[in-house]
Amino acid sequence: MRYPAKETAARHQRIVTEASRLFRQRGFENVTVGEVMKAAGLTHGAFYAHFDSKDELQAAAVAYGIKVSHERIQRGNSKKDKEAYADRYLSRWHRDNPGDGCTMAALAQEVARSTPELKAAFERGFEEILSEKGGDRKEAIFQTAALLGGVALARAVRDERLSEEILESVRQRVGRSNFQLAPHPSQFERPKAEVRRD
Amino acid sequence: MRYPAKETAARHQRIVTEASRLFRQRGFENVTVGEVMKAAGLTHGAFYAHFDSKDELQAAAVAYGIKVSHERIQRGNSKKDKEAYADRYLSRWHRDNPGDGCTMAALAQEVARSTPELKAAFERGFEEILSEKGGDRKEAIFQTAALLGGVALARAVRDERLSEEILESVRQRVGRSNFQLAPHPSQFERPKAEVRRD
DNA sequence: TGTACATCAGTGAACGCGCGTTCACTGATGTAC
DNA sequence: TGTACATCAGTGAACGCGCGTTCACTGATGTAC
Repeated sequence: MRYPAKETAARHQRIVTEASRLFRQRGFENVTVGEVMKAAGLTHGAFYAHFDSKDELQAAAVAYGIKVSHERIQRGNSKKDKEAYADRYLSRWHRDNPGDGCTMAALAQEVARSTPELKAAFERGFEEILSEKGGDRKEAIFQTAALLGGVALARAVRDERLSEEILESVRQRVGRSNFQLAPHPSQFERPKAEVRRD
Repeated sequence: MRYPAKETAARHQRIVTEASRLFRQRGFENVTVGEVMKAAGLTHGAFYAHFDSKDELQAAAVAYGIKVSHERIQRGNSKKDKEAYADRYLSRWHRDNPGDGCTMAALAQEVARSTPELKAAFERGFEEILSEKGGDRKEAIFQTAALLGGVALARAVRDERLSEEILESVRQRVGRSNFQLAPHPSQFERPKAEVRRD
């Protein structure tokens, strides 16, 4: 049957939103088109009324995800307060919730191996964040790299103590003008982690 | 037929070596068991005489790869010269040759989504590098995160100029005691990149 | 305003391909006697 | 030292499953008249 244009657009956005979340959680390769559609409340066959291919969905999910995930981490935080941003980014909560976390921290390496189109989408999102951060551009790039690397490392390691040591080590050098040690309370902790740690 | 134990051990090592290289280049999911065996000069059926599963090969490849790839970047470099190490790590050559580059810069995010066994292998390799680096442990962790993040970002972006700007931005702040700007010649450039850029 | 009809986002079965894994078989090596 | 035989890393065909994608079909919406 034919559906109202408004509802269709809403569903299209839901597909992108859910894909973006699932891809961050499990990577492009480990999420099927069927799973994305189910998460969006549809059956897999309808997918091709919205996208030409899974590749195209990946690009849409990355373009959308980078911007939105950055805003979610930023939310409620003063734009100028880089220190607090780094503390949030390097929190245990962020480490354990990639689905709600930074897209670059979850998918940069997979994007690196993918198509030029996907890299272009990644790049646009990255540039947008840079211009939003303002200030010294090279400093912002460096900070992004250090934060991304810190969270990726903290997630890739099995031992909880080492994982926290990684977060702590990066926290101490980023967002504090690079010469000052830190007390950082990390008030940015929420319950119910989506990732099981052992 | 039965083969001499020595040759068998050599072939086993070749499987791990080739797997390690291929996984860095294209990720775990995009490399088939058959491709690995072909690269090692064998047919796919023999794989299960060496490993129980692809998962097991991944762990072996990561354990071997982290140590060896770090040594390759370090090679010919004074162990104390962190500045030169950072310059090498953040070179265009390293960005364009993941197969011969750092395992963590290529696979950390995929490991993060994988099994506890794989994380444990990653962790052992990481700890080994840390103890080899010596000096301030937290500083070494921070440096690893920043370098890894820098290369991952530089690879995930399409525009060559932006990619170099990323490498440059991280180079300026890492390995130089964090307060000094840098001329850095980056003498570590070699011909023939394995990755096509457009 | 009412009626006929084209549209097109849905559904769910089916297709085809690739991949991890299994299996029957081979035959040089290494060991038992 | 020679002979019989167990071993086991190889080969290559085959299996089974999952996934991206296609397709015939549906029926409420929106448009033409």
